[in-house]
Amino acid sequence: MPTLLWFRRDLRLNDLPPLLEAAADGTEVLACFVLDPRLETSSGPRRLQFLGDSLRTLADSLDGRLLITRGRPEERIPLLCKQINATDVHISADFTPFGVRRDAAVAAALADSGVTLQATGSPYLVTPGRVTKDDGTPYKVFTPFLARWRDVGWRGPAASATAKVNWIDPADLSAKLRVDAPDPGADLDLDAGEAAALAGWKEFVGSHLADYDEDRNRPDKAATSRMSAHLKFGTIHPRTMAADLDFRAKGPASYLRELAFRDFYAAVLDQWPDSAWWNWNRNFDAIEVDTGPEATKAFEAWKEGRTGFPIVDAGMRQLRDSGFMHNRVRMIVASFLVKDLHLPWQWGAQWFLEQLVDGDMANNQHGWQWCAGSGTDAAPYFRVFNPTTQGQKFDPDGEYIRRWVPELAGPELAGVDVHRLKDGPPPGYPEPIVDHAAERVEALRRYGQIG
DNA sequence: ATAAATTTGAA
DNA sequence: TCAAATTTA
Repeated sequence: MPTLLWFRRDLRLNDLPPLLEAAADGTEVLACFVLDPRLETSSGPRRLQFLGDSLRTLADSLDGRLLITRGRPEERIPLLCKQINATDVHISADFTPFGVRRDAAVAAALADSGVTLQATGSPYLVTPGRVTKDDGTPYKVFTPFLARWRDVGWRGPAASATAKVNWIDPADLSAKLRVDAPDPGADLDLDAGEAAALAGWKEFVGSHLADYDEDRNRPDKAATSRMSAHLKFGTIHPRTMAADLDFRAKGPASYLRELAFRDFYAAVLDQWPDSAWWNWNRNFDAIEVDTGPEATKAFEAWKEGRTGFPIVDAGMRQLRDSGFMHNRVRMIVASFLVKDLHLPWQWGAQWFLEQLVDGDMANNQHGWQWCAGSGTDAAPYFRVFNPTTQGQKFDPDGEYIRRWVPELAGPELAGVDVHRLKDGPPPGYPEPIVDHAAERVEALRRYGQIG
């Protein structure tokens, strides 16, 4: 009874125990990844590169016995089932609204075929929906969620891949079904694949975890784990990471809290799928946002890192030039878009999702809603980040700015001076596009109007 | 009740 | 050919 294993993302093989542990010896399994053509047009090149690289390493780990195919999953999967006479389809679980819709479409397409379909391999420590209050309702605030989340707990990582199944060689299938993993030729500052993820994690644990609580907000330091893209594409499992954390110490406890945030936002999206693109708090629908030609111009300056605010521009250029941005800087540039430029948070969220290699629907959208004040557990609306003092505080020597904004890397702007261009902008660097003090007042006025 | 890209389908 | 519907992040 052959099985079709559909990787919606590159989950670790040893995190697929439902299949690998329950399968009878010698079960024939075809591992496949269905590449939706539109995925290739709506993702930035670095995102696509990381996906392609991840797929190639997954294929390597399966000795090439991974079928990469193209088309709509609800069309491809039934076709593949016929090709190999599959009786079961296992899908790597996905809790995004898109994933849920896709599962339904595939299930509908398989309805009359007698093929069973099941989701497997939750990419979270605690699967969305499992952390609830005593009355069964979902948490809307992170801190109480965190306490209950710890109590629910999770199992350890699977010991090893029990590869007693026979992987079907895709070379035996029609050549028409096979395509290459995307390879747009983009430069990445992070290696894809399970081995690279694990090596990076061990390096972080050994060298930076102890200082994580203190240094995690410092974009000038290599103080964070850089696991976000690996978590997004499943090349590492949070269970593997959590097993290395001694929660009694400050650094590990602080890191675990971030993993809990990831689970929290996944649970929020699962509970309220519309919060991906609409205000979770619908009171915010009434807020006044700018959308005209002037707004488009400001949005372009923000995207290109030409706002005249050094920390904002450094972050936006890091994003565009590397596909990553330090989390503290994400908050600063988001606050700037929402509260200084008065643009809809969705504009920023979309740009992030497209450009970030780690762009994840739940984390990204709710992170933006947090900044906009419209989300669960949102930042108080009156908290308007001052981009200059944020920069001074978290990049005290200006090293981060000099790394990403070459116009500000000259010797005349030593150390912290790079945050306040008191002699005006150097050649090639723009004047500030807004007056922060004035826009802060304007933002408070708009927020005040919706009560 | 998003914005952008794409497909569908009515003229 | 163009507007409407669908799909996607």
